[in-house]
Amino acid sequence: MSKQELEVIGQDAACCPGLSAAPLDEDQAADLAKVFKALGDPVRLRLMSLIASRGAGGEVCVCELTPAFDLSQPTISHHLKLLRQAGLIDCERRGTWVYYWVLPGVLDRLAGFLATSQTAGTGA
Amino acid sequence: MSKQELEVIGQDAACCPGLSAAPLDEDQAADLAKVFKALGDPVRLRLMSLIASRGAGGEVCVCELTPAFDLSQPTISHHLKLLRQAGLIDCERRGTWVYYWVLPGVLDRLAGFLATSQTAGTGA
DNA sequence: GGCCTGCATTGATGTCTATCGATGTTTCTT
DNA sequence: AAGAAACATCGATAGACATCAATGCAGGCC
Repeated sequence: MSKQELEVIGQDAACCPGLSAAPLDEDQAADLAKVFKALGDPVRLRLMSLIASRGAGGEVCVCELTPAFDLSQPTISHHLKLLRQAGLIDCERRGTWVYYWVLPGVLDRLAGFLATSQTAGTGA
Repeated sequence: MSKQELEVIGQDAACCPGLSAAPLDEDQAADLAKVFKALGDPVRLRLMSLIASRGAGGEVCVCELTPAFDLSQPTISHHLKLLRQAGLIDCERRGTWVYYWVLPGVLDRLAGFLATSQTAGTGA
């Protein structure tokens, strides 16, 4: 699987001070907007939810995701690719099937970025 | 000012169980996607940041927002409208000027929706 | 090898969206 | 009332995006 994810909400570096902390500069805004744009589609949001509801370390086979939508298989594959490029999920092929999972900590870091009280650590 | 905001991340009703709690149904996903889509643009994200960094109850005049971008005044007005329709901000005219503010609790509720640990109450 | 299954990629198409100039609306000032 | 200033709305346009059918590719099975 290709390696072309963002590192915005990336790892530990905390991406940025938080939406309410200080005005974002153009670069920060551009990077973060990609992540929110990825979540800004009903299909992708449901995909994220389907994957994330498996819990930390949980995985979902594409063969379980595709039939959950009234959409063609290429379309689902396209949305999964966008979520992956946004740095939200990753995948691995095992035999015939491909499994997706939510990159650890990403959602909590995003939440910390949005929260006004700024109390979101690394999440561990 | 017109009243056409969403009520997704609305008030107290907590919108939904959380992204990782259970798979979202189509309606929840459609409503929430509108909010994330509103944040999925660099200009709107910077606008939100400019407004939100004023703190709770803080306001910003459009006349301060527009010159912060290399964009025409109608374009900024358009983005502000989208943010308002997404239920993220509201505005009020006072004299010649129009002031925008972040709707109270919206960002924290969004953060609570994204967080995997689910520890975001009503905020207040 | 040959075939089938699961998923990704490609190419095409209709729809949405970001942006602008022009114009309308509201308010203040004189 | 007339003019100016601050925003919003309108109409047009170029670029982006969601979607599909067709095809490609990898892995399991006979």
